[in-house]
Amino acid sequence: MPWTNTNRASAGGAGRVTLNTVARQAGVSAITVSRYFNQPEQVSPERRARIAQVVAQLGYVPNLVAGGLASARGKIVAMVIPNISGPIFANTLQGFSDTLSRHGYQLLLASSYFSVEQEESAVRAFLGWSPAALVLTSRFHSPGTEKMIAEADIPIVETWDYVPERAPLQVGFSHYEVGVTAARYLHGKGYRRIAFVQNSAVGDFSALERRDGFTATLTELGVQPWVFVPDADRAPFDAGKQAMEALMGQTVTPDAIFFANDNLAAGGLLAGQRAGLSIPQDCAVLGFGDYPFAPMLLPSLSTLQPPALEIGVLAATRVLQSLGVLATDEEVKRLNLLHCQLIEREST
Amino acid sequence: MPWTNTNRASAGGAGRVTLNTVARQAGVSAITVSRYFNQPEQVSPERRARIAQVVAQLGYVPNLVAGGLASARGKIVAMVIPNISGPIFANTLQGFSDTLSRHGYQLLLASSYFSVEQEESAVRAFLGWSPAALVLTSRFHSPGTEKMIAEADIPIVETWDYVPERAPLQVGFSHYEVGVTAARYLHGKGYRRIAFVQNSAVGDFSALERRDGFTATLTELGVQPWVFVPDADRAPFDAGKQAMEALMGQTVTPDAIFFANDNLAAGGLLAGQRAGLSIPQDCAVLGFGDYPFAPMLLPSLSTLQPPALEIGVLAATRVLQSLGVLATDEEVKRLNLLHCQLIEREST
DNA sequence: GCGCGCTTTGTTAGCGCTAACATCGGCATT
DNA sequence: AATGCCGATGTTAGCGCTAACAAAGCGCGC
Repeated sequence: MPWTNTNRASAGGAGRVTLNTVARQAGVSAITVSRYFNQPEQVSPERRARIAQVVAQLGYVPNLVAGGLASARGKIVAMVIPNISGPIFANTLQGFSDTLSRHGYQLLLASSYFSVEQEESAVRAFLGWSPAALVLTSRFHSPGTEKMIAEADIPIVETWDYVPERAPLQVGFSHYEVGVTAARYLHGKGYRRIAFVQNSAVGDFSALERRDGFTATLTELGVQPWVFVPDADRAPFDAGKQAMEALMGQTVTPDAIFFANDNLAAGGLLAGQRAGLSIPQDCAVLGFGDYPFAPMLLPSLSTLQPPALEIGVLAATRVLQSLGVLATDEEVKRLNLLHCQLIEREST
Repeated sequence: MPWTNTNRASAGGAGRVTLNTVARQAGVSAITVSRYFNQPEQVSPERRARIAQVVAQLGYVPNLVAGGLASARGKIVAMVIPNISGPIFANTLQGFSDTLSRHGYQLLLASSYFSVEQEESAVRAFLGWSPAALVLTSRFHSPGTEKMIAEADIPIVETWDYVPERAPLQVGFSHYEVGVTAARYLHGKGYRRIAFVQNSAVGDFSALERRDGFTATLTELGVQPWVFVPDADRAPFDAGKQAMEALMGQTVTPDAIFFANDNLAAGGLLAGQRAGLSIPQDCAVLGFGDYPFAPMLLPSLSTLQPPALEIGVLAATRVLQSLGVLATDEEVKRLNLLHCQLIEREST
C-alpha cells in the first residue's frame, strides 16, 4: 500500500490527516488536492467542491513544512529589527506583519538591539528556514551578514534607510536629510545657539547620521552647534535629563536643542521644567520619532515623525511584488524614498 | 550515485551545500553530521573537529525545514498577541523572543487586534508549520481555536491571564485582582466618588474583568461606582479626554477615576488640565499599564504596572521546560501567577 | 577465549508535500 | 477520419534531513 500511514514521526499518533487522507477520501490523487490549495484555478469546479467538503470534514491543515521542503520556498518572511518594544519599530513591524499575513505569509522575527553580531546570528538562523524574503533595518551590517545576503537568492529589503548606491531593495528615508530639516527649521525660527543631544544607545548609527546632517547644515548657515553625548549606560529618558541639566548649567546656554529621539527629548523637557525653565521661551526642544506620548506632554513635543507604519506596509508590498504574489506593471521599485514630517507643537 | 545533486528545487542553483556535501567532504556519513548539530556529545572529538572545519569552510547552513519535516518538530514557536505596536505586549514579546532565541528557537508572530477570529486564522496558519509550542494572549478564544489547541499535541501557553480552572499552561496575573487592588487603594486614600472608564477597544475582555473586580470591591466597601463607556470608535487618548469632560461636566463629579489603561488616563489627565482642574486635588487619576510615558507626564501618572517582560520570559521558560530543553526538577508548573505592582506617583 | 555491555558510526526508510513529466479525453481543424 | 492542441488529472521521483535499527569496535570480567 503506497499510502499506508506508518506514522513514525507524526505528532498526533493515531492517523494524522495528510494530503493523502484527503485525496483518498475525495477520490482524487494527492497532487490534485495540492493544486486545490496552490493553483485552484487548475482544478475543475466539481472536484474543488468535493475537496473543500472533505477538507472541512477532516479538519485538514496543510503541512507547510513539507510543502516548503518540496518547493524550496516556504511562505515565510524573516525580519530583524533593532528592538521590538520601542515605539518606532513596533509600528513598522505591525504594518509589515499585517500586510504579509493578508497574503498568507508568516512572519519570523528576531531583534538585534542595534548589534550587528546579533543581527548576523539571527540572519543565519533564519536562512535555515529558507524564507521567501529577508527584511533588515538600516544598511549597517557585519561582513558575515553582507556575505549571507549577497549569496542568498531571495529578495532582501533594508528598511529605515536610504542609500542609492546600495544594491538591496530599500524602503526608508534619509536620516541625514532629517538632520538637515531639523537644522533649517530651528534656524528659520530664529534660534542661533543650538545643540544636538546624541542617543545613549551605542550602535544606533542612524542617529549619528541625523547628527551629521544637522551639524553640517548649521555650519553652512553660519552657526556652530554643540554636540552633547550622554553617558552610554543611561536609559534614554535619564540621558535626556542629564543633557538638559548639563547644557543649561553652562555660562552660555543653548536656545534650542535637537534630541536624537523623543525619549531623550521628554527627559530634557521634564528636567527643564523642574529647573524652572519655560519652554520654548528659554529653550526650544525638538525631538525625533513622534512617539505616542509626544502630544501628551506639557508643553506638547515638536518632533519629526518618521513614516514607520508606511515603511512596514511598503516593505511588505515590495516583498510580495518581488515574489510575484502582488501584481506590478513594471519592475519592482528598488529605491523607495519616504519622508519624515515635521510636527510642530508647543515645545518649539 | 546516491548523493548526486540533481538540484531540482534548490534555490542557489549550482550545488547548494547540504548535509551530504559536508559528510562527503569530512569523510563521514550524513547522520554523523546531523548528530554533530543535534547531539554533539555523541560524536567523537576528532570527528567533531573535522566536521566543524568543513562546516566553516563550506559555509554550511542546516536546512531547518527539512529537519523539521523529518523530526516532526521544528525549532519554532508561534505566538499571537493582540497588537504589536502597543507598549504593553511589546515588552512581553521582547522577553519571550529573546529567551527563545537564546536557545535556538525561532519566533513566528501574528497579531489579533483583540479579535478572536483573527486569532483563529493565525493559529490555523501557524499549525501548518508544526511549531514546537503555541503561545496565546488571554483565555478568550473562538470555538475553532479551542478545538485546535485541544487537538494540537504541543505545549499551549496562555499569557496575561490567570484562571486556575483552565487547562493550558498559564503565565499571567488576575485582571480581576487588579480591579480589587485599584478599588482598595483609591478607597483607602479617602476617595468616595469613584468612576471607572472603560476601554474603547471592543474585544478587550481583560479590561472588563478589571472593571468587574473594581466595581464589586467598591460596592462591598459601600461605594457605588460610575462606569463610563466612551464611544467605541475613538482612539484611546481621545476616549480618555471624552470621559474626563463628560464626567466632570456633571452636577456631581467623581473625586477619583480609574482608567482601563494609561492611554485613556493620559487623555483624561490632559483634558482635566485644559479644563483648569488640579490633579489630584479636584480629581485623582489612576491608570493601568505603566506605559513608558507615565513618569513623563505632569503630574506623573499613578498606575498599576503589569509584569509584562516577566510574563514573556517566564512563558518562554515554561515552553522550553515543557520541551525538555531547559531542565526542571519536577513537573512543569502549569499555573504561574504573577502580580501587578501599584506605582504611586503624583496623579493620586 | 568468550560473552557482555557500552559507545560510536552507519544503513535504510521514510516525513508530507510538490516539480516535472506523462496521460487522457474532448474538441476544433484539415 | 486523422491530426493537433488544450485543459484536467495522474505517476514518479525526489526536497534535505532524522528516527529506528544494525553493526562494529572496545574494554572488562570470568
